[in-house]
Amino acid sequence: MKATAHNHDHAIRSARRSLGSEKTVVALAETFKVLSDPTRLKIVLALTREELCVYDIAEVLGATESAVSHQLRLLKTLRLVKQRKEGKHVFYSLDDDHIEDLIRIARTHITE
Amino acid sequence: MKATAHNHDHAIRSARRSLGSEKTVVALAETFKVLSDPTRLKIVLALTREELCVYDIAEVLGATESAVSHQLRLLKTLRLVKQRKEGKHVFYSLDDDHIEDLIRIARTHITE
DNA sequence: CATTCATCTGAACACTTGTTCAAGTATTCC
DNA sequence: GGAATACTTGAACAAGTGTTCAGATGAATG
Repeated sequence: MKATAHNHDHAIRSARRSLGSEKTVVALAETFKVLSDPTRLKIVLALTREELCVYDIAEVLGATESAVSHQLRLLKTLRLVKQRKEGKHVFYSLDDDHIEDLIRIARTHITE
Repeated sequence: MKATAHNHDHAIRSARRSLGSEKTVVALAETFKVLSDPTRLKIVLALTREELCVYDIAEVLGATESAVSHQLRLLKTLRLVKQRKEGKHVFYSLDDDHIEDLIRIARTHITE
């Protein structure tokens, strides 16, 4: 006789339903991943008030323009930021309002 | 005479205020990072309905119990999950309601 | 008390990632 | 056109990450 009557089959079937498609999970993970690097996260935070050019972002972060440009490309690919050219400058701004919500909720998590 | 009257100094000062402390940024990045791995994200998704033991989680994900155990430790360290021992089994469950909100919002981002 | 079950752990490995450096494009100014 | 500015790109490198494997732990069972 078992002390604990734990039904593996039921639990497993139930959990499997919560998972959703592999494709969705990977896309979700990618979204979190793009915000998981301090440099990229700082870029997003810096852009919450107003659009900035690459030089400004690099200055704010204390990073090279090259490093910032590499990360901006990634952020653009995942639709977190969009760009606007004006003469020699390229201005970047946030492309999706949901991102700020994500950061706000994550903040409440870390402060418990 | 400049064609574009872009004030670097003002933009930089403004953006710097949005950044917050280095400590907070790193903690935020860590929170996103823990959800950025498909295996860990699946574990969290699997636990949204009910608590599960390590064997069940491994079965649902199609991963080894060892791999799952390693990731559970990380999830526990960052307070995403908590554990409850019952005989030989260790049952894991979500430790923070905010995580589900985080996933929900990220979902709206990827579906645009 | 030896065995089995459920989970954990550490080391090793292949793989990924972010930065740097140097060179490239594109635009403006003289 | 030539020089300067603003940004981008690709290759290379060091550092970090997730999995596997083998072995260890702890609790229940006979």
